[in-house]
Amino acid sequence: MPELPGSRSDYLSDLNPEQRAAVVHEGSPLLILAGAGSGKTRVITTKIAYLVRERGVDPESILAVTFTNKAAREMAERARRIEPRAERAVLRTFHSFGAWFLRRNGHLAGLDSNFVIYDDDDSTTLLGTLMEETTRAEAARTAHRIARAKDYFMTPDDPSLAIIDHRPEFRAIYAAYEEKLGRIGNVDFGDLIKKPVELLRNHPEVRDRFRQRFHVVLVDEYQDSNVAQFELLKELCGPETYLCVVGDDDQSIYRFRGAEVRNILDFPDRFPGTEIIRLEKNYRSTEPILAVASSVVDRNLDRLGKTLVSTRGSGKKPTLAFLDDQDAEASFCAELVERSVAGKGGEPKGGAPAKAAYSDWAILYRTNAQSLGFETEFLRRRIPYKVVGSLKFYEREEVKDALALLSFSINPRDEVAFRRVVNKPTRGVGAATLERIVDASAPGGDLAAASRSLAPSLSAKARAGIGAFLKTVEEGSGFLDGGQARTPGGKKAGGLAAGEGLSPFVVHLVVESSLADYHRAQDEIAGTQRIANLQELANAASLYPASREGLAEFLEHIELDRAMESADASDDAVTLITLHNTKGLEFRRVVMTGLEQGVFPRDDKKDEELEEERRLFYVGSTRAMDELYLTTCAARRLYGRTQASVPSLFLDEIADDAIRVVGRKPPSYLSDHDGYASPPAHGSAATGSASPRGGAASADGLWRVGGRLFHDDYGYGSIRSVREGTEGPVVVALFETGREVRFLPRFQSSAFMRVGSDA
DNA sequence: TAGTTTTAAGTTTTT
DNA sequence: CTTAAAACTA
Repeated sequence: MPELPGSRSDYLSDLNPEQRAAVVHEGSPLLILAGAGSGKTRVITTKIAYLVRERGVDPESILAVTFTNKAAREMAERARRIEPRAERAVLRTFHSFGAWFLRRNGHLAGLDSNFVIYDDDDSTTLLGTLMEETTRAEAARTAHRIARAKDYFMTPDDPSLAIIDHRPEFRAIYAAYEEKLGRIGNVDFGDLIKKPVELLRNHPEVRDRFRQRFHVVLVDEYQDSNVAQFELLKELCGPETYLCVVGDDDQSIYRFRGAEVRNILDFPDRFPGTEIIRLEKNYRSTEPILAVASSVVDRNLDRLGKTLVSTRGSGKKPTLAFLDDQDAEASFCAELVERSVAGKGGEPKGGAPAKAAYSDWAILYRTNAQSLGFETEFLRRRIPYKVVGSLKFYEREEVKDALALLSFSINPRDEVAFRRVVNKPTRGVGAATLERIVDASAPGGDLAAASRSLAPSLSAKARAGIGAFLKTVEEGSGFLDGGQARTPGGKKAGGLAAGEGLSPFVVHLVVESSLADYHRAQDEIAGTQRIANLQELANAASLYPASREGLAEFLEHIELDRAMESADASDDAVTLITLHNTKGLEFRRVVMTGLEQGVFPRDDKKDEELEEERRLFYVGSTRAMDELYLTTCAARRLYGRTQASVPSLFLDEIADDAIRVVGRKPPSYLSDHDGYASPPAHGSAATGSASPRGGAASADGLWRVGGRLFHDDYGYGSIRSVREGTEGPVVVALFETGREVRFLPRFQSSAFMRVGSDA
C-alpha cells in the first residue's frame, strides 16, 4: 500500500530502522523513548506526514501537542515541508489547545468566550486582595501552591491537598481564589488544562464530539507533562484514538513546576498494550561527550534506561577546568572562545584546529545571576554575545500596564487590571478610594460601573482622576464595538497605514494615552526604551482584527507566547543561557560552568531533586556537538560575599579517563563531599600568585606569613605565623583591630577568607 | 497621597 | 551586591 510510484521523495529511507518503525507503527498506544539528539522531531513530523500521505488520515483529525510555541512552530514547518496538507493538522501547545477549547466550549461551564488569561503575577495580586494581612511574598508563595494544585488536578476539596500545602487554611484560600477568579470571569494558566478536563467529564456529548474529531493524538516532550495534562489526554483519547507520546525520562527537568516523571515511567501501565520504541542513536555529539553525559545520568535509580550510541564516532575528550573563582572562570571561557575564533584551537595535538565562529559557542549556567560575570568579561574583550531568556518583554512594567489597560477594556470586572492602572499615572486615586470602589461593586462586579456611580461622592481630585481613567477606557470600548470604521480621531496612528487591525486601537489606548506620558517621562529620566516597547506591542497588534474577539485573541497570544523572539538569530555571537533554556538546542562547543556543590547541583538534600539535577547535567552536556568543557571554581562571590566552594558531586561521577583535567584538584575533591568547605584552594598554583615570598607557609602553600586576610568578625588582618598541626595548618593572624587570633583554616568556611593580592 | 528611606531576601520557569 | 517591597515621612 505505501508504494506510491515516483512522485514523492523517499523520505522514509532517510530514517534508521527504529525511526522508521516509530513512523509506520499503528494500532496500540506508542511510547517513543527518544534520547537526546536522536532525531525525535524528525520522527514526529515524518509521522504526521506519513499518516496524511500514506494512510489517508484527514489532517484535521490529527492533534499534536507540544510544550513550547517554538517547538509547535518548528513541528508545523517541518511537517508541512514533507507534506503540505499537514498544515491543516491541529498543532498547538497544551495551553493554547486549552484556550482554544475553552473559547469554543467554555460557555458550558459559565465562562465568557472573551476571557483573559492571568499570569502568575496577576494571580498573586488577586490572592493579595483575599489575604489582606499578608505580604506580597507570602501571597506569591500561596499562588504558586495553587498553581501546583492545579497541575496535579486537585480541586479545593481534594483530600490530598495537604501534600501541596499542609496548612489547614490553604483549602479555604484556594476555594476563595477560585470563587473570585470565576466571578471576574478570567482564568489562570492551570485552568487552561484543568477546566477542559472537567468540562469534558461533565459533558459526555462534548467529549464524544472531540473523540470523533481527533483520531490521532501525538505528544512531544511527554516527560514534561503534568498530572492535569495526563488527565486531559485520557479524556481526549477514546478506545479508537491512536495515541503516540515522545519523550526522554532523562530530560525531565521541570518537576518544580509540576512536571511528573511518573507520567512517562508509568505510561505502559496506564495505557495497556503500549509498544515501546527506543531511539538510541545519537546524531549530534561525539562519543566522548556522550560518555560524560551518560556517566552522570546513569547514577539515577528511577529511569527507564537507555544507552546512547554516537553515530559520529570518536572526538575530542571533554575538559574539566579547576579555577580560582568566577573571574577566572569568565576569562577561561573568554579565552577558549577567542582562541578558537582566531583559529588557534586550544590543543597541541589533534590536527589542524578548525576556525570557529562565535555562534558555535554556548556558555551554560544554572542561574541567571551567573550570566553577569560573563557579560562583563565578554564586553571588556569585545566578544559578541547574546543572553537568552532574560529579555522578559512581557514582564516589563510598561508592557504589563498596557496589557492591564487592554484587559480592563474588554472585561470591566477585571479587578487585577483595574488596580494596576486606575491610578497610573497618579491621578489622585489612592488606596482609600480604590478600596471604596472595589467594596461598592459586588464581588466580581463591573468596576467601571461602580466607579461611575460612586464618583459623585468622591473628592474633587479623585473624581477627576476616575473620570479621566473611565474616559480612556470608554473610548477604547467604543472603538471596539464600532469596528474598524471608527478609528479614533481618524488620524494615522503612530505612522501606521490604514487597515492595521487592532493597532490603531492599541496605539490610541496605550501609546497616546496619559499612561504613555508617564512612561515617556521615565524614558527621559532613566534612558529606558519603554515607549519603543509599547510601540512594538502596538505593531504586533496589527495582525489581529479590531474587535473584542480580536483583542482577546491578541492578549492570549501575548500571554501564551512570551518568547518575543528577537530577530538577531543570524548574528554571530556567543550564547549565554541557563541550563533549563538549552533544551532542544545544540551548539558545536559548550562550556558548562559553576560545577560546584550548592550551585550545580544546587541542593543535595533530597534524592529526587538530586536526580533532577543529574538530568539537567545530561541535558546540558548533550547540547555539545564537538567540544565540551566543564568548569568549577574554588571560591565564588554570592550576594557580595566570597565563599569557598566544593567541586560538584557530579564531577566524582565521571570516570577519570573520560575527562581531561586542567588545573589542580583540591584535596577535598578526592575524599568527601560532606566535609568542610576548603579555603580558597586549587587554582593558585596554576594562575601564579603574586603573594609575598619568603617566610613560613603551610604545607599546601595557601597560608603564608604576611598574607592578607578578611574575617567576618575581626575584619582585615595579616598572617603572623603558620605551622602544621595534626588538623592541618595552624595560622596566627593580627587583625587591624589589634586582636591576635589563632585558628585552623580547615574549620573556617564562609566567615573567613584569604584576600587575594589581585583583588 | 506621594515620594523617600529602610529592610529583607535572593533557583530553575516552556505556559 | 542587587533588587523589590514594606515602612516611614513630608
